[in-house]
Amino acid sequence: MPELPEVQTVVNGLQQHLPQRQIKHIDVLRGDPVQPIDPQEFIGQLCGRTFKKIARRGKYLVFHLQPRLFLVGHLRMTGKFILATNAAPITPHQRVRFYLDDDRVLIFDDVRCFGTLRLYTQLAQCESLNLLGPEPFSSSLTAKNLLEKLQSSRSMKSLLLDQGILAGLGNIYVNEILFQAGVHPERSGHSMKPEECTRILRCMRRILKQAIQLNGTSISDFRRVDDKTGTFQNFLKVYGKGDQPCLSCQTPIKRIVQNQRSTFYCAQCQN
DNA sequence: AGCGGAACCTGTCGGC
DNA sequence: TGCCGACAGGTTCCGC
Repeated sequence: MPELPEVQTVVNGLQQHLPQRQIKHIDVLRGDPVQPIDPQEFIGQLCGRTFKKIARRGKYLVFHLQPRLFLVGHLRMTGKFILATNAAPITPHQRVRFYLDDDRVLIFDDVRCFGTLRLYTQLAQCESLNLLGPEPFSSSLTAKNLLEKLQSSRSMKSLLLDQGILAGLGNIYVNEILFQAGVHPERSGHSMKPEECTRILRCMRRILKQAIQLNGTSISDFRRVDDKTGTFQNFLKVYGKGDQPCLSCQTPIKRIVQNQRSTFYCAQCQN
């Protein structure tokens, strides 16, 4: 499910309600997300702590708790955080319920059980976060240093999906960015020209910003914390549009597979 | 180095 | 109707 705009949408929703809320008790309905630690230890560590703030890094959610502890979550494909009243029924894919001191419950729901919830006393201990490249909106990210990072024979599709190069892009947004920037997904990184990097950076920021404003893309099951859908799916230009005419030139959009993921592009507009 | 393939686990959809 | 394969927004590991 979630790429940067969807995770940001979830974080924005949680940030409105969680700060100052204390965790009263926790039910781990299925332990997969909290492994490798034992569910009882997970519960013991978190109960009684208070949420201070919720932030995003790449596709990770970072919950800051008081007394000092960090809960780092990743939604992978189908994870969701939902805020509900504590009488909300337990449905089949709920994994963890965090009962709060205001009669609400924060529910971590995950159909495919790929999502993760990890605890750290210091964020620097979280290796996954340490390996991430810069945020797309970071002011220190320029077309010039993006060009340097792309010096590789790998495809642009593969490079932009690499979280160590840029943090937060996934399959949908990489497809859209390459389309709007007019760059063919099979181009190698080291074939990029400076002006193409400039276009990629500009398109990336414009697309991500718009997607965040529209609360993300809900293709099958992404939901905001209040269970509403995002609306950016209505603005996708190539993702999922195989055989449909390109909006710019009417050429049918092609679908290929790269790194075992679907890539959609216009062979006419993307060179 | 980098790619393909498989794995993690479950659900949905289209075709026959 | 029912079964089967393909596919799904992510990440990681293994082998060539």
